Amino acid sequence: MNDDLFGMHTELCKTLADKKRLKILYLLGEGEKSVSELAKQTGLRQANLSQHLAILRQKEVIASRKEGTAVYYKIAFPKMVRACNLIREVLLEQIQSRQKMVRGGVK
Amino acid sequence: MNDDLFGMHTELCKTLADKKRLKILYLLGEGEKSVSELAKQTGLRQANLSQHLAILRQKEVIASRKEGTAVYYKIAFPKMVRACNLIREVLLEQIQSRQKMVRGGVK
DNA sequence: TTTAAATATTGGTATATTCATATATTTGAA
DNA sequence: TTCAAATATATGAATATACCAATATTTAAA
Repeated sequence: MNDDLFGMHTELCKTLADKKRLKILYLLGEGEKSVSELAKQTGLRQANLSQHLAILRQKEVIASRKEGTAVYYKIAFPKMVRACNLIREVLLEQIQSRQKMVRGGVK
Repeated sequence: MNDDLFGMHTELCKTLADKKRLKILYLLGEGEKSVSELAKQTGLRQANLSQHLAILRQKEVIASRKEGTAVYYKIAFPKMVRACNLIREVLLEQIQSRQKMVRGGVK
């Protein structure tokens, strides 16, 4: 649908822009896990989890491997987790700077 | 609305998950710019640009400064641009790995 | 071969997001 | 003061996204 880099970049960002998918990403950051492990750890309904995994898989954020009746997922590009961590650091910086504003009585 | 870290993290990610906002972010990565400069460089309609700037400002991704009738915007936390760059690097890795798959005739 | 377990997909609905048009606000100049 | 320029905001319509319930698929075991 989008063959320009900016469009693809946006699509990749959209993949991260969901609370449940972020959670899944961080869980897989701990290592490869099966869908049922993820189901337990996220508390998501089976179908919903599968839907989010499909989105992450389509955007090649995660990769799957089948073993018997189970499917194992893992992070496809570790750099993606690092990007998420950077964003989280920004969040923490924002929170810190807000606290400073309050303590310092700025504006 | 969201006071949990994961929720705030998601909200911050959502801010990046739009083509026009990403473009704005990268333009501001070059340095502080006025709204009219951004209007020229993005080609967006005035109102729409203002809407996107408002979203970026509310999420504290950019910061504004008023000078006469003009408003100047700049990146609030440079780390955010670095995060975007990492995501872009992932995108490039994905494209590369797809090319290898084709050349190598893998699956 | 059926059956059950694990996972994926489909279709419909509810919610969220984006964009445009129109209007409001602010500020400097005439 | 009025006026015009620059920017922001409100409202509604179109589109996209997420979720659920139901169903399909795959695989191993009975």
